[in-house]
Amino acid sequence: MELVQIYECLCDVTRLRLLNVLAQGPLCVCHFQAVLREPQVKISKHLGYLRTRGLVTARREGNWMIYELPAKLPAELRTNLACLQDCVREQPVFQRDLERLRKLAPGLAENGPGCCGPTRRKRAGALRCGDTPSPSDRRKA
Amino acid sequence: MELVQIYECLCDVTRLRLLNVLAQGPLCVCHFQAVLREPQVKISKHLGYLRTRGLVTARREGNWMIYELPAKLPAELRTNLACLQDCVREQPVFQRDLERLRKLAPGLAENGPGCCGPTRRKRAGALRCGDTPSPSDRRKA
DNA sequence: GATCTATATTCCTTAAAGAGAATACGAAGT
DNA sequence: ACTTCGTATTCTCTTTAAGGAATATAGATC
Repeated sequence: MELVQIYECLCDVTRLRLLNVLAQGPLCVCHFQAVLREPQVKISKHLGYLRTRGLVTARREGNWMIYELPAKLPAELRTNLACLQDCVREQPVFQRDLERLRKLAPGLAENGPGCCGPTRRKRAGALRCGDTPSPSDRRKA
Repeated sequence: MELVQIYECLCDVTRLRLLNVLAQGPLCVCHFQAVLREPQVKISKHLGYLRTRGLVTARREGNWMIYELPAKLPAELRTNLACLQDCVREQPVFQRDLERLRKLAPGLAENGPGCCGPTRRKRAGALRCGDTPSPSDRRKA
């Protein structure tokens, strides 16, 4: 992986926020939506961008796509992500993201990174992500 | 300075090379040309890019423009430049630049960062940079 | 098999950046 | 004054990216 490509991935705020959150662990798209409070297209596109460049990996889990940092990071990427963490320590936007993530987190620990986790299927009323209103919900409002 | 802007500055190889060289000390444009072996427009434009974003400062010295890293760097920039240094340690392109810089360096130590240094004016035959042929030279060839 | 949910892709518009050729500018030197 | 030298700017072209709206797809549920 070229160094420049890493920096290209880092030169967009949304992607920085995604990576910052990802440093805490795997997550599904709709959780990213909830944490960053950005529209689905935006999240999805930027995750795709990161994915094609190898900064994140993705796997399917039911309806959900779980994104995470690759197990073994190339040295340069590792260094730069550490550097990012460092730089972001004082930046409100990024810290707010982490706070919102933490509020989501209790569920995550038990249920995994999926929107409601793999066990979710067994629970009634927990089928929808609910973090963002669907188009039909929006029409009702 | 926004973090993203730093990364925007870092997402071009030429600029990475410039910064890598600049980490060794101030330098004039024609020395950059010699070290990077890139055309003048390219060097000048990228230095301009870095300058408008505050990553480097410039001062005039006779005909020469001396570029250097600002005395007191913002924390994020400092961290990222250190990180860059680290990442680049094993990369041939960047190391070759530093070698070529070192070959130029003896003159630099005594004469300063200008193409032939401030004292140059007093020496005969040392008025031209000579690292890159001028258009008229090229016509002759 | 129709429907719903989470996510991806396509299409469009707009903006920015990179490269190179040519030209302009400012400071010396003659 | 004119030239020369080092450097910056302008112009043009091509590529890339970002955002949003709309639409497509894949898996799960009924």
